[in-house]
Amino acid sequence: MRRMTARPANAHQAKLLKLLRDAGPNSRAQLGDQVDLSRSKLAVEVDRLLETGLVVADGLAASRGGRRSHNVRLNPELRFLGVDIGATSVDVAVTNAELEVLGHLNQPMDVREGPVAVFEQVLSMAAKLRASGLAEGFDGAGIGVPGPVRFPEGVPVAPPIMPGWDGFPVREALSQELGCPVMVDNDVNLMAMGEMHAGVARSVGDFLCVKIGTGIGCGIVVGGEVHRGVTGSAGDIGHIQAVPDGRPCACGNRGCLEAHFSGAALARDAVEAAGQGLSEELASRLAAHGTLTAVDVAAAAAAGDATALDLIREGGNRTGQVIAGLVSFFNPGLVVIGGGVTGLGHTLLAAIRTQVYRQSLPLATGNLPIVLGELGPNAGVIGAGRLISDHLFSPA
Amino acid sequence: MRRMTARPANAHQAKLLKLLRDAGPNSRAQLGDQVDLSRSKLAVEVDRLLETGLVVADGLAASRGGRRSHNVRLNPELRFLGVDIGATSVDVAVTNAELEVLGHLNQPMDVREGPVAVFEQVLSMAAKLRASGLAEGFDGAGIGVPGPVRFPEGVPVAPPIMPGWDGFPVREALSQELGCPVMVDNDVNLMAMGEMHAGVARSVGDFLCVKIGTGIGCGIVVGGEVHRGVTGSAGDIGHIQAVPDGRPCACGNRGCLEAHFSGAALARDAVEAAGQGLSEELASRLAAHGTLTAVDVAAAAAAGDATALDLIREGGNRTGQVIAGLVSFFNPGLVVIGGGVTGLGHTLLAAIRTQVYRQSLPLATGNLPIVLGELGPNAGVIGAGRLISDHLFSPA
DNA sequence: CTTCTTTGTCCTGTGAGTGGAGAAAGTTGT
DNA sequence: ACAACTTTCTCCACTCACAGGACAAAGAAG
Repeated sequence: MRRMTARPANAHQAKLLKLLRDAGPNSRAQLGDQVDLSRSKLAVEVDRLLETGLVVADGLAASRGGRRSHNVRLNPELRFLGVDIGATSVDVAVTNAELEVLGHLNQPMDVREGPVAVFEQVLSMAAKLRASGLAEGFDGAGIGVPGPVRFPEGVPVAPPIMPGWDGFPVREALSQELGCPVMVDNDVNLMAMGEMHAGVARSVGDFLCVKIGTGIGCGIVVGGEVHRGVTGSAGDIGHIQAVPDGRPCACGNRGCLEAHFSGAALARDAVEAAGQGLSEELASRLAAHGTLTAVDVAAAAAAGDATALDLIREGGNRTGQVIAGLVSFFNPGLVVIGGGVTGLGHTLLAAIRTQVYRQSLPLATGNLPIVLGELGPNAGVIGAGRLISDHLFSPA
Repeated sequence: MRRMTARPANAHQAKLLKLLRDAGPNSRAQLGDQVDLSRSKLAVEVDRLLETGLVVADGLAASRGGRRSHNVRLNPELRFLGVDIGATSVDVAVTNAELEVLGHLNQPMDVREGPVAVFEQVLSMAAKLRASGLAEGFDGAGIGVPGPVRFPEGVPVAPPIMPGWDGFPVREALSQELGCPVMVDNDVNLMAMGEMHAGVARSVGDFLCVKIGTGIGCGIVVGGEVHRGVTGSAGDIGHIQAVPDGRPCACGNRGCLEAHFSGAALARDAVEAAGQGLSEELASRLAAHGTLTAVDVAAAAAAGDATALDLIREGGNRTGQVIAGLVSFFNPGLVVIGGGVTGLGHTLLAAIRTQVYRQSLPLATGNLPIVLGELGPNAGVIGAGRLISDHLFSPA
């Protein structure tokens, strides 16, 4: 099959495409209600989109008391590839143009192996998805990496946890390999876009999305747009000081949030607690696996282990303190907590909420939901699809 | 004189008006270079603006190698009133449409006296400026208040330091008194807009503007627009925890930044230090005035008093720590320090810089200027003019 | 005084977009 | 079964924004 290459010719078409992406199949009449165009003009633009192949007819809708409408929808054969590179694993998924996940693979991987090795794995996963019949090719790809990105060029810059990637032309390389347009962003930003598109942050314009995984980051959405900062490092809250003269951090400072709470820190603490004989639960798990991860702590906590619960609570308190500061500063309409540690669930959430509601001003917290992300591992790849579709569905 | 009431009829006219405001008198040819319109269309729109009276002819410009151009400029008789209400004083100024300050008054005042008393004073100051011949009336007014504002309505909400103002319809009341359109905003946001318009932040899209006066606040500018947050309390950084289990704060928590460093806290510390005999300089000033303010500390520091310098340095360190967190989070292109304590000058600035450059990631600080505001007391009133002119120079 | 440059005006053609008429395709009531 | 009303979609004529070129005005340079 030949891949689609057309792009919207003007702002109207771009708006229509995004509408069809976000709201699914629609009739011309329904579209007209949402784009502020006369019916005639709208019909012309829809017809042109049909000509390009980006949009196809989708049969008749049920009557609403009169003539039945002819639905149109985004071409169901369009395929986007979403790639979410984490510190210790990769997610690769295929979506259609409405960003529904058609297939999803996850594999462990160490990002420190460098871009060449990682790309080899990503491409083989993508090939596997293609081979399973989900896609014959890709019309675009979005990719998230766990570090700052110079967004316009799609190049990681000075990423602390993935040194080999500094300056590697991710966008260009992947675009060449896949033969389609590619956009690159920070993984946390993609999670925020995912939750905005299809998760808890639907219809929220200004929100924060805190991702607690191997590290800690925060996606910042202002007026529906991701704020990336002047050097692409906005949201890098892992190295905000949470504990004066606290633990030494890999960054060279002391007391960074990430040194006190993150997937990595939590695992370290758990091993230590097990070694000190504070928790039989953790000790037995350590003996069984030879090591501990955040998943073990979550399981121990679920089993009622007091030490595990304490570790989670203390981490949540630290994180909550930092988030409280961000809430005072940014005054968001929603705070989403996501990432690998969401398995820690409501113990974590309760600790964070307590700190934020206690420390931030009532005006900022009065009507502020603090919730877990609802997309789990899909958030990143859906966000990736959103990223590339935002790009492709803009006038060339 | 009859006041102007016209508004731009379309986006082109709005853009032209803002261009003339920001760049001063201009010829049609120069305008054409900046607005991406054909010469004919541009001439039409300029002519229409001339008809409204918002814009007037301004003679011939020098030749640039050919026919001399006919300059146009904003009507020089337009007058904006800028009002900056602080905790302990009011600034009232008159500007022309190019936001040049034509006259400026400052008077001590206690905002806690409530809106009625304060407005009486503001109106008498405005009357004085009118009486001195600077204006025959006002075409618009901007007003800043030291607390959160529900921006669309122009109403303060839950302002901690000005309880009597909660819900008072500032915009409506002032508009009725002055007989012209009024816009209301937080004073810190106005300072940010002022520095953006005519100060150190010219041509910077994303920056933070930290105002340290009686309290501490932070203006947040994203893509040239002020970010106010969902409830208008964005930038309220005075109650971010700077010292765990630190001093009690009026807000009920402990260790808030504002409790440890602000005009008020600094004065308190200075009195205490003088009482403990730590500084002869401060003690003699205390004896002379009966009280101390940030100005006294600044003077003592300038005279080399070690205690005063220590107070400033410690406050700067606290502030710098908080700003470091905000820099990591927001990744701005510039940080402006302003407000009453800028008199503390480079001692303060050095302390802040040290903390930020040490604690934030190199990628975020690598090319980050941290500078004092350059407009001083004019920042707020110029920002107020910018606010109302942005409003009036938008299509109705 | 000629030639070149810049500025500003006039005029016409083009294409985007609106709004209404009317056809097509339904539903509901009698 | 037929009339009356709704909703959807198409077609067409008209308006208006805008571009782009021709041209006039005004000055500089030789």
